Amino acid sequence: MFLTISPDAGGAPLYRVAKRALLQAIEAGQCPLASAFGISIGTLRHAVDELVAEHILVRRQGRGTFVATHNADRFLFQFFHVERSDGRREPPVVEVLGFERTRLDEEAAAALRLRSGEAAIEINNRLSLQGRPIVHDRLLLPSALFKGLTEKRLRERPSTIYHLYQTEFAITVVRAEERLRACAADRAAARILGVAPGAPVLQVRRTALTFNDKPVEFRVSTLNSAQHDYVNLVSRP
Amino acid sequence: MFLTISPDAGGAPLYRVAKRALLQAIEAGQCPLASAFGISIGTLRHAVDELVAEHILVRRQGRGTFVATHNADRFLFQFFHVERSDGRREPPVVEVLGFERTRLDEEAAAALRLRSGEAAIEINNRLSLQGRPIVHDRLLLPSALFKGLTEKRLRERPSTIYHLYQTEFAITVVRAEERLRACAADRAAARILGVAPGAPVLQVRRTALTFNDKPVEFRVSTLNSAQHDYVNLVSRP
DNA sequence: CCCAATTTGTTCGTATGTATA
DNA sequence: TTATACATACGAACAAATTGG
Repeated sequence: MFLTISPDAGGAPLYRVAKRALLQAIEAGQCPLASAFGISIGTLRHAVDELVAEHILVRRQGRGTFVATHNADRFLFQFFHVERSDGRREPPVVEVLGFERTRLDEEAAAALRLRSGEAAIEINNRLSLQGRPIVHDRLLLPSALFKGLTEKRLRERPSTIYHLYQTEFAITVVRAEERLRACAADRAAARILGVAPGAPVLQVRRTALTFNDKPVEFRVSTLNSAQHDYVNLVSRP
Repeated sequence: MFLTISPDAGGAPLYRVAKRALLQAIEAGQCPLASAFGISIGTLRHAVDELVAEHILVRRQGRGTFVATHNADRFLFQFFHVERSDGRREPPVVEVLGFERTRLDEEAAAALRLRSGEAAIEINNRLSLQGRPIVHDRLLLPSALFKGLTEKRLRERPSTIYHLYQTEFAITVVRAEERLRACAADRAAARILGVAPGAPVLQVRRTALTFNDKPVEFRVSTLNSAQHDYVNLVSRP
């Protein structure tokens, strides 16, 4: 793939123009980043540096620069924030409880910047740690972005859900906004998590974003925080 | 202040050695970063780049590079994660409820990497948003690090608490670990926040760290999340 | 096993523009 | 207006890791 960078586009510095071009190339499809543009290597490095800092690209010495893949490691360190209260981390065991076609409610539509009532896919998962159910996830995906997603493909995915988005639907989740609150477990959550109805549980509303801050997934996670915490490392290097 | 950087120290790249030297210079006391070390400008820039990315330094074009100060803005965007559910942010109004000398309990001692029973200062604050009490903070500070801190100095501080640490005790908070869980409001929290005892509230345990990951403060925040959320922007650029 | 090609990692340098005091 | 310091853009050279022959 070959691109040329115009020296200036709207007052933005050249390395940012290069960054945007890279993002568009990445969006269009995975491509090794060998091709030098019409700019200096140092300037290109600056652009790539920023994308690496944002975990969108990864560099491997001697191999090349690649679009970061959503493997289990990345999921764990970047997007999965549940940890045992004693500080140990482990990957969750995910169990698909439900897969159905539905329509967006008001809240999900607002988060996804779509109209209420649009076609969507609802997925319900249960996540277990140390063999015990800890999290209930309710995901809402715009049908328009996930054409051809079936329960079978979801169940048979070899890795994380975000890896499925990336490989099967060319959607790379690069950022998320999570909003947390405490509430009382309703009957459904109590049943799924095995807690008493009314017990305090942590609710996490996540809007997952791809390039250009486009929302692609809204999920509500309900967490039994009796033995586990939601962990946020503020300003980690 | 003049420092020289040895070309190699334990296999670390030069710009990381420079970064450590900068951190030590910063720890020792605020110093404008005009003096070039014995290294290339580009390498020094690389070191400073990383510290800027970690919000430890700030660069202002035409003025210089400075240690980031804990003003209200920085507090709001970096360390205060409570937001109205409609997405609006505002600085909290802080009210000192209590200031007393105490001893570290097991949990605080573990977080601060000190021995249980060590002398400490306990501060209780109430934070209000839109004139209504939303958060109760219980802070534990090792007395050894905050010699000379009095209730009067705390009450009369002109800015944030972290600004007080920084200016009066030469302690700059650069990172934090926050662990969240949902629990039922106890009698004290219910009274302070004006909620029913047993109502679900969000508990945030924060360990604040200075350079070299040294813990300097442990706090438990109890948040009434009926109208407010704890917000985490995952991988913001 | 060794060698060459490729790619990133690190270090060094120059030049010009821009914002601030 | 001048001096300072950061922002941007360019380029060269070598080291280190990986891959393929």
